[in-house]
Amino acid sequence: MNNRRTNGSKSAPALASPWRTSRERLRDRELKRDAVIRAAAREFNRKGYHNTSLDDIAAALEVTKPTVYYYVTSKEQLLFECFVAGVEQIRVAFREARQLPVPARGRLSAVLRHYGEAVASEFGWCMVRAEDQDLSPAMSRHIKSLKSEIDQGIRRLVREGLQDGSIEPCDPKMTAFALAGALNWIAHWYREDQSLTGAQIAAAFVTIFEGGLRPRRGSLRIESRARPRRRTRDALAR
Amino acid sequence: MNNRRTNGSKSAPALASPWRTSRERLRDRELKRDAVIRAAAREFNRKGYHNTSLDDIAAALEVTKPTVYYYVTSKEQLLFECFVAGVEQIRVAFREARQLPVPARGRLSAVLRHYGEAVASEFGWCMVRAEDQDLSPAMSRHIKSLKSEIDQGIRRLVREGLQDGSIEPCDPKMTAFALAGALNWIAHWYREDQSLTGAQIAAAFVTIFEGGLRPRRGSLRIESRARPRRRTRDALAR
DNA sequence: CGCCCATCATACTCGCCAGTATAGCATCCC
DNA sequence: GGGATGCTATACTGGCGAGTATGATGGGCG
Repeated sequence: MNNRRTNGSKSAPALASPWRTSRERLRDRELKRDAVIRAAAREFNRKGYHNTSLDDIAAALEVTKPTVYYYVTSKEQLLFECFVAGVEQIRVAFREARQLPVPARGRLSAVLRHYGEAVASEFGWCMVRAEDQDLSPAMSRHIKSLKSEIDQGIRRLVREGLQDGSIEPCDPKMTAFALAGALNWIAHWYREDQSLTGAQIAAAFVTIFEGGLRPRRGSLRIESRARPRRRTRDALAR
Repeated sequence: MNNRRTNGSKSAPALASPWRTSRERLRDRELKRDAVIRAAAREFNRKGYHNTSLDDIAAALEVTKPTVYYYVTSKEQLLFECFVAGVEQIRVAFREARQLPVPARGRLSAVLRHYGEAVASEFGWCMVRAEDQDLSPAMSRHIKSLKSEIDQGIRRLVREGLQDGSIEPCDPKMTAFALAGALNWIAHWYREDQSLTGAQIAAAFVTIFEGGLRPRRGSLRIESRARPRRRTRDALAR
């Protein structure tokens, strides 16, 4: 009867929503469910979990709330799914790194690079910011265990690096916290400043972590003509 | 009518609330106001901003909601005050560091140490997690400018370090993000794991940042598969 | 003593939002 | 064509929590 194809009236939004072109293939539940999750991730990312209503998410999909509930049982589950989607990327990173035929520091750096990319991805915010406090005890436990798994994975790589000599002596726990923290924090500012890709940021971070701030004797130093900062080089230079 | 003094039934909370002994000196508005802010900070820290009602805060002080509103105009302002309290600690750090007669890297490290302590303090969570999205546009702008000020301060120190040669060549912006991120993240896990003081954590982080993961030729290396011993101690020994 | 002001509690309002009841419409299969 | 089933909208409920109206209490001060 009615012409289903007349949806070209509006210019298409950046992200295609399966509903726009709907009516043709109605059997792609999974596709739509994914679209719901992604839309939720984008909204959470923009306004935060608590400031995003399910009506907002539905509106972003040009749909109404019950439709969202048709694919998902609760707002909490929505957050959880986004979290898992993000974490999965990182687990892959660990699996891949395990195969690399390089010292532990190299494997760690590879993980960190993927980690950074994941945090800068669309699920980054949800993964990083999923608060135990916002979730039911059951999900809270689940999320904590997943987070802990990643933390332990990093510590493990650091320990291996200590053993094979590819990493400078340090405390694995603190090191893991420092590394993960720096990367996690990307989720906070990347939204505002997308001048670099996630991969570029991650690469820059890895360089900083590996090299450290203190100049190395071997490194090419630009002995700047800037006025030499006289006196007591060693006071805090250690 | 009701005897307000019969509150000995419960064990006293860790922090004394001025209302407990009230009735004697009633002119210490500021003291009470501070107590409200601190109580808010503790509750936000425990349960998050959105999961904390003003009734909760009032209850923590053994008071009712209107009393809280007597000292503060809104929940938003409460968060803002906590934020400012935290930031102020960091601004002091910058001022103090400016006086130090050492190369820029030393001044930077000094700032970072204070920074870390501030994040681990009771206002740390509020300072770090105050979301622009949760606040009115006016306050959001205010908070952003304060945050930016700190960010610029760190970048500045990094640039100075590049010029006086005390810092390895790097991108100041990325470096500032990495450093601040690692420290900010402390607020996320410190609540759960208080096995170290803020100062210890900050010191450990600074050591990692300065040295980097890649072993230095000069440093004492445990060659190859020899079991590394005592790795934690020297990292924390500062 | 009686007024004023500071301080606080009881008891509301009011809007937002997660979640739901119900029903409409389409398609598929017989 | 007549269910059955998948998908979606309209229109509701119920609760929580920010903020407030009102009024009690009690001390300071003339």
